Amino acid sequence: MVEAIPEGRVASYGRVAALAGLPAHARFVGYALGRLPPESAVPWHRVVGSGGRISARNDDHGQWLQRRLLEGEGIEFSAGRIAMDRFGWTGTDENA
DNA sequence: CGAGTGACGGACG
DNA sequence: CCGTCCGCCACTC
Repeated sequence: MVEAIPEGRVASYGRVAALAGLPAHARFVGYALGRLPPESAVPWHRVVGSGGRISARNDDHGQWLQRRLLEGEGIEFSAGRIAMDRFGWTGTDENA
């Protein structure tokens, strides 16, 4: 599901979970991403928390890395968060 | 099988 | 707007 997120777009954990058919498994998504091996091709950095906020994880620098990766795709941050109305990917919005 | 945990999310204070 | 709590549910120990 995460791999389906277009470049330059982001989706919330809850959104990914819902698209995967697991409405109440936002946490499960985070858990799954946390288990992803470093060499995984999954664009985990395109998955953010609600409101476009980057969720804290075990590695503090990882958040910075994620932000850097997202900005590299043209995603803009405002007040430490992503403008979901512009970069948010609903899964139904196909105009990538 | 029971208890603890988590890259969440929404409700509350 | 910010910090905290509770609910969620699968996974691990």
